[in-house]
Amino acid sequence: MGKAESYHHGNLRRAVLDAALAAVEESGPSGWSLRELARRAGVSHAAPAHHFGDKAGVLTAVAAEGFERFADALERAAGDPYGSGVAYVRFAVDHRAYFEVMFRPELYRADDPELLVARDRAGAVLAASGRKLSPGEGAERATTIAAWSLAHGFASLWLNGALPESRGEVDVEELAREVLRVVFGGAE
Amino acid sequence: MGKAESYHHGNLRRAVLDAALAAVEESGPSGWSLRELARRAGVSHAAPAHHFGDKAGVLTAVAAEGFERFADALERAAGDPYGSGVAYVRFAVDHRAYFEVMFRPELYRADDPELLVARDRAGAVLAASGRKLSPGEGAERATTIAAWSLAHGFASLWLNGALPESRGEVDVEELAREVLRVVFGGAE
DNA sequence: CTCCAATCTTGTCACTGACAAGATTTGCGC
DNA sequence: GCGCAAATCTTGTCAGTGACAAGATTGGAG
Repeated sequence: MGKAESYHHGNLRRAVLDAALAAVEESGPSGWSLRELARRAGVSHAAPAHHFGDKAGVLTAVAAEGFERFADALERAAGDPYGSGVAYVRFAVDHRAYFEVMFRPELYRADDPELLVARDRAGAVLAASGRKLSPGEGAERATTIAAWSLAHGFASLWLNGALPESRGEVDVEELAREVLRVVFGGAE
Repeated sequence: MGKAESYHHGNLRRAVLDAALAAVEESGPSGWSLRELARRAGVSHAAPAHHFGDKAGVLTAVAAEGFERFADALERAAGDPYGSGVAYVRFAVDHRAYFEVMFRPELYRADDPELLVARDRAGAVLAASGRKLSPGEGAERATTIAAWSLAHGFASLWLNGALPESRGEVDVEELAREVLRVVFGGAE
């Protein structure tokens, strides 16, 4: 209170972003309205537009922030290609809202500069991991894509409930490790 | 003409489905309205509701039809696990609209009986391919999930433009084969 | 203290999904 | 052929939405 009835919110941008993340988590990237975010943040229906322009603007900000955290997570696991795969899946599951927006470019402005920086940073880490994983020269590109596809596919299938295992009591990370091991040898 | 001004459309259900597929292809599973489909089909704004109930009903029908065609495509390639992976990617690229709806259960009624039949049929073919691919016993489950994840991830990344290659003149199928080969040995 | 710019509100418009009620047509029993 | 029930499509309506315009409030630089 005290702040509760002030005209200016104080940190509306963050409040809207957090509301958006919660909404995406609950009902997907399209299951909510800008006006609902405004209500959650306790402001008028047009307030969010000032900070983000429109709905795509909100999702652009979500995607940009997501790619930054994603790049951070991947960098933390860099050096160990195997661990990078696990980190990829971990991020998708732990930050589902970010992940579900990031890889759906039709929802946001894919040419946003800030977003591009973070996205390329994540891409660079992935490429480095792929290089370490590659059995021989010349196969680096294919190996990188394969590792990326494997992690991305597993995460996607898990998130959308396509894997029967995601309905049970199986631990995601354990299953992810098992799947990665089956493909990329016994690399620890 | 002749039929052009009749009160009854004649085959509205199919017309709406085709309009939906075209709309998904153009602007994603959320980039269109029911009323737009009605306009494309040349009927009143409430006509589609009679056949599908609501928007989720339309997408349920799209997903069900998609899983049927998907299962057909996979069955055609069954026997050859390697070819199954290629068929998976081929289907995603050639029938992008179906694919983009099928693996987004929050868009439709995932408990639709007709849909479940087709989905399980596709799942059975995938499981069979996984079994043939498995190096040893006990790893069947992980191998199946790995192969599925690889194909699904590659298709998803390709479709949403995350792979730099999807911007150039690279042939999808060729790249998919290369990626599959790098993972599952030289299996022809 | 003043005034400017950032922030937020109010008001509005066309569009949408969903539903209700009515009009038209088809086809089936006979 | 005939009548009638059911299927098909239309018209009308309502709250909710995204986007925009114009105005109110506030904090802060000078």
